[in-house]
Amino acid sequence: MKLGYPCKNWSIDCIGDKTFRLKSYSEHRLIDTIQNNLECLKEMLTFNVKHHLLFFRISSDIIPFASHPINTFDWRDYFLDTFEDIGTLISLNNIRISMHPDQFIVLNSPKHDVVQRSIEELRYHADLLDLLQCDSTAKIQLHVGGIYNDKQKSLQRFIERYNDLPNSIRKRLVIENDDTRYSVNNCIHIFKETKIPILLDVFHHSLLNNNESLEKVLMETSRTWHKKDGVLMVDYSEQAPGLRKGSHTKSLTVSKFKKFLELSKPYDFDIMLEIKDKEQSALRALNIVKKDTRFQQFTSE
DNA sequence: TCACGTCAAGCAGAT
DNA sequence: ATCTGCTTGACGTGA
Repeated sequence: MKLGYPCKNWSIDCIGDKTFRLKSYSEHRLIDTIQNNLECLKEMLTFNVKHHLLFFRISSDIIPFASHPINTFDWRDYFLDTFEDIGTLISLNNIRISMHPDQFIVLNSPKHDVVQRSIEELRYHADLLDLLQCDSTAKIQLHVGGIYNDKQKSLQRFIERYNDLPNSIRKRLVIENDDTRYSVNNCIHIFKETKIPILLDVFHHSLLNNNESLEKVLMETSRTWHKKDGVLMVDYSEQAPGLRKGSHTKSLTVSKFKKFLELSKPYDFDIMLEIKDKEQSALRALNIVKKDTRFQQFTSE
């Protein structure tokens, strides 16, 4: 069991997902920004290793306009050494990596151009993880997509599109249950047709489910991850008090988190804490996870 | 220095 | 019809 937080660290004086407007695009600006982002990524990973936070989500913004036609710069080659350097840090410390392409990436859209752009963006994500020389346990997590007034057809479209993807993307892609459209059950249906691993978002599951217990979905989703995929990835968040349903909380509630660890006892997985204060909550959670036998097993390896 | 309109991209529920 | 959230505010013009 490893623990982590997504994309950003507020404790260190370094922003790893800087970007800029399309209007101010220049190759110089691009190189500067990527340089900064990669330096910050390394700093965040170093911080994480020091604090035993060995699961990290790399921001999709690390390479601005990565799949946009305006970007014809060969950043893959230009930053090859830096990628290798960070990759070494990742592999030496056995850091688990994930990425989460944003909401514009929709594989099951009926619009051809949306799908094409989505595939290009997924290609960028896969390339980046390849350049960092991450093994196949580093994953790209995606939601199933839209409903388009016909859920069955839309599920089917996802399956077909997934099966047509190049292997470089397929080996890293996993699907995540969301809070309004596709539940764990729907993801299982896709798994049966594609063998794509399912990342369990426990907060989303609490908002959209078919009355399955947490234990049941932990069991079902765990089984979709094979040795080459690593252990199940879990996204963990809590409802923000007072805000609308689905809003992520600012800070971890220790008692709720303890309860989750207790309920999930029979299963091993890596936890991504989607909590707004990032590493602060992750460090608090770590104090709890450290006492867990699943975590002990990992550190004694 | 700061306020605030806007930002590559999709979708659906809420208002 | 328009706004908001998503994983999340940051960019950048204008005063």
